[in-house]
Amino acid sequence: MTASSCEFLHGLFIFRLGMKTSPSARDIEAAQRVSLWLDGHDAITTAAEAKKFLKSVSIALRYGATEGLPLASIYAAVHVPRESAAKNRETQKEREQDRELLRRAIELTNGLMAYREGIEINVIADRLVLAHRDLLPAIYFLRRRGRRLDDTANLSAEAKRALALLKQKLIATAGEVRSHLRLERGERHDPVVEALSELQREMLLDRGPSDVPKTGIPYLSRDGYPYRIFHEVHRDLVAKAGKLTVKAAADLVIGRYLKGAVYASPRKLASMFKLFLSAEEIDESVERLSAKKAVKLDRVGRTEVVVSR
DNA sequence: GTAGCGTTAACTTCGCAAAA
DNA sequence: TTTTGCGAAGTTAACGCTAC
Repeated sequence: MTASSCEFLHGLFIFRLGMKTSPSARDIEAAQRVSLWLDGHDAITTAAEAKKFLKSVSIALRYGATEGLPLASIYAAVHVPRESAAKNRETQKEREQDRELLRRAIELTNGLMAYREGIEINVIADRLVLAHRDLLPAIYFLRRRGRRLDDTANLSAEAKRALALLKQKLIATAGEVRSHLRLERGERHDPVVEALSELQREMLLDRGPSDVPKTGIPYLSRDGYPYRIFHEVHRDLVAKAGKLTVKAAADLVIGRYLKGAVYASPRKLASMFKLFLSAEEIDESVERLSAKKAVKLDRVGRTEVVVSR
């Protein structure tokens, strides 16, 4: 499909959604998949295309898309699904192709992170996502809510120790943190991974781009993933966050997300953004966006949804 | 031979809320 | 009251290579 035919298709869907009658579930789901680049686009192959993709969807899963989670996915954007495809009937060649595409997705992701076009975060939908730099100050502001950077009262003991180490070293991998803090992995859980995830969730740590092995599993970097102090790496974005209000930040996040996703139920919005927005704040944001005619409330079948206009 | 590297998909179970 | 759908939480297997 060419770029122009894709834009035409997207425009057609948006036109249909603008009709007075409520959209059918099939129409609106198809519009969402096109808008999230899950359908109707050529596979992205270059850094420029990856940049355009992230700008257009604002938030993208680092890895595969999941049924029921209305988010774009970098892996899906580089990977046009095959027609055949029962997982257990894949050929060796198809498996190799898939691995190559995963490698390309990770390389493009690393490029976006290296140029700080996208920042990896783990505060949306319980998944690792890349947020576009335009959206990052709002997410940072809503997640931190003015807490001081030295306010570690709510952190676990392991996270406090890991943060202290990172402040000293400025950059470290999970393996380095493990050996410095002498925290052994348990059979069921890894205290270092948990502590680093906790710090990333608090937006105190940033995980940067890593090398992609030429052979083997692309996301298993030989040298580990580099963890850095968030506000040191992203000083400009943190400064921008300081100038926001809750209302402005919430409207930016909800508005930009819906522009990419076309629609979502309030319940889904609350579930995806629960780490930095309450259900009430989301409702209020939807009201404001609705008053500005940026979104409208509608129904798809029995479900109430917020639709981007 | 084994641990370490990082993450996902798939699955199960349970609970809750909305609609019929 | 029952049915249905959704979300949350937890578990497990899988992946390929390297260093010890």
